[in-house]
Amino acid sequence: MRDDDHTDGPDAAAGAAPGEGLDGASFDLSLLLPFQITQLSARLAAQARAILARHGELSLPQWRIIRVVAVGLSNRSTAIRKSAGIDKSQFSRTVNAMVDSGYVTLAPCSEDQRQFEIHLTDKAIAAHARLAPELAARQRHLLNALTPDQREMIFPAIHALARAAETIDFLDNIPDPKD
Amino acid sequence: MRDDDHTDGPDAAAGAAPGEGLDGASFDLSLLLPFQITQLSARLAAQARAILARHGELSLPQWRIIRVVAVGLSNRSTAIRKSAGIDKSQFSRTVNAMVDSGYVTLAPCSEDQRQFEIHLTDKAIAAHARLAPELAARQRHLLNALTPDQREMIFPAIHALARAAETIDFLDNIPDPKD
DNA sequence: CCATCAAGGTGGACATGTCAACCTTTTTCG
DNA sequence: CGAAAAAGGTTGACATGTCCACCTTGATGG
Repeated sequence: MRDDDHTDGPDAAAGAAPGEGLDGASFDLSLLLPFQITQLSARLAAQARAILARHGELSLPQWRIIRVVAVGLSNRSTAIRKSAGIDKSQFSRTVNAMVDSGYVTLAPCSEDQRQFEIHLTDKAIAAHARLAPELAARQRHLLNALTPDQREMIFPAIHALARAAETIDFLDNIPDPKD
Repeated sequence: MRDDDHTDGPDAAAGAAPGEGLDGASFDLSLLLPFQITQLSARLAAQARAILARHGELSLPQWRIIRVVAVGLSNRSTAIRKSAGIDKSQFSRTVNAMVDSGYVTLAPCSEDQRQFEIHLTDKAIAAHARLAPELAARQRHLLNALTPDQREMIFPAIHALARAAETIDFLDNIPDPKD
């Protein structure tokens, strides 16, 4: 504990039964969907970093970009950025770091002067060749941990949740008291 | 594009058919489980921040801690930290920030001098009272976006994936070439 | 009892992610 | 056409998350 503060009262306000908190009945954090997904996401990221670390210095965002390009979706900066689901800002810094470390080269984009083309160097192609099989094995490992039923509905469920996460319109019935 | 670099060759190495990338067939990012979950997690966090921002200055990690305490699970620092799933370091800084901004008070822990007790102030209790109903509505909104089948298997699936994300033992068959 | 080791908290350093301001290029539309 | 709006990239600032070294306290085993 930091060497100060800690004033007085515990159970100061709100007449809640001791041991039950402010919510009526017992509360189970494991039923909080966003919380569980956040925790899962963090674990998956740690697992991915562990795999990347076995083969080199690629960071997770760097790998995500290399993967999109390697897969041949596009060489246009914006298309790559959107496929990788990375913020403009982070994308700019990550790509330029990869140029400096020799993973990619850039070329002007003829059709749109604002964008540029990204091309993998041999170094990136070699890294992709080493990493892709391991990450594919991991994907199989993860899907194997699910029952067939779960495998079948996991992607639709993720997609449905992603759409539901886009708005806060459901609060229109519960307006902000400050308004 | 940064005003330098961009050397020569596109399709430099690896005999891949143009337009298909280094993987044989067409590759679908939407089937990459960790990627989809990471994207979903980011959207959920953004949604949560939008809700928190309607009612005050609480950050997402601050809210996670307050929620654990409000729910009455424990007042002991370590128990709270582990329930909230937050790193030691971040927990320390977040709690001390909440002390400074008057959301919690600390008290020495008699049974274990290394830990401390965390108690909510009226300010935190009021914030919890305002936010908890909205976040509960959001939870319902998210679950409503799922079919009954999906609702039933989403938590077990998350749990199974979380366990599968704990190891990289599945790579034992594909040892690191550098070893 | 004492020596060790584990557990807990703090702080520094850094990686990752988000937001906003800004400038350039492209697109839209009057 | 030309002005305004939109899209794209860069940068700074900051929030969040992770890792590590360190110190103190507690638990373990001789």
